[in-house]
Amino acid sequence: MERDGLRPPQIVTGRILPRRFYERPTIDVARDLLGKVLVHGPTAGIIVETEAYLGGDDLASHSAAGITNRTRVIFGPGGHAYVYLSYGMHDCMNIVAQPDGTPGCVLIRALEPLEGLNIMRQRRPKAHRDHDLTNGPGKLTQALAITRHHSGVDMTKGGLVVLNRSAKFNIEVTPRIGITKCADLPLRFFIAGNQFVSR
DNA sequence: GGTAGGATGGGCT
DNA sequence: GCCCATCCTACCC
Repeated sequence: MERDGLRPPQIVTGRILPRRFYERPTIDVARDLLGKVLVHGPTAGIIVETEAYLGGDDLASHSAAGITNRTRVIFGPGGHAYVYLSYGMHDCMNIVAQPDGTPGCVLIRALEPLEGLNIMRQRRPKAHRDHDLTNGPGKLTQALAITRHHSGVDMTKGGLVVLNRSAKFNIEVTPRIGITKCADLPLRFFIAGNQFVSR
C-alpha cells in the first residue's frame, strides 16, 4: 500500500504527446502541459507546475545568449528535452517548444508522484516525506533519474515522454521563481491548490 | 512554524 | 573570474 494519502498505484495510460503539441507558442505549451503525465521508465508524475522561457526579449532564458553547444537544442524542433546543471549540483528539465529555428522551452518545476513511488523514495533518501519527492525542479529530476545526459532526447518517441491526460482544474499565474532578469513577467503556471507545487 | 547561508561545477565573458 | 531557472541543514522562534 502507498503511504501518506497518495493515490494508489494505477496503470498510466494516454497517448504520447506529438510534435505538433510542442511546436506552438511557448506560453500555450507551458499551460497545456499542466495535468499531463511525465514518464521516465518505471516512474511517472503529473505535471503540476511549469515556467515558460521565451525567445526574443526574455533575458532570463538560456537562449538569450544565442546558440552555444549547450543551448542549441532550444533553437531546434519542439518536443526535445533540454536539461542543464543548475548551481553545480542539480539537473533541471525543460521541454523545447516552438518549431525548428525559433527558441523557447518550458521548465518542469513540480510533479505529483503517480507511479514508481518506491523507486522515487530510494532515489531521494533525503526526502523524509513523500510530499518532498518531486516538489521542485531539482527534486523531480532526481526522483525520475533524469540528468543532463538526456538533453537533446526526442520526447515524441518513447522512454522519456509526456502522456496526454484530461482533467479539470484552475490554473494560477505568477512571476517565475529564482531569477533576477525579467523577474516580473507572469510566466509561471501551476494547478491551483495542488499539494506538490513548489511553493 | 520560519529563514539564512553554504555546497559546488559547468558555461560563458 | 563571475554567474547562476536549487536543495538542504541548522538554527530560531
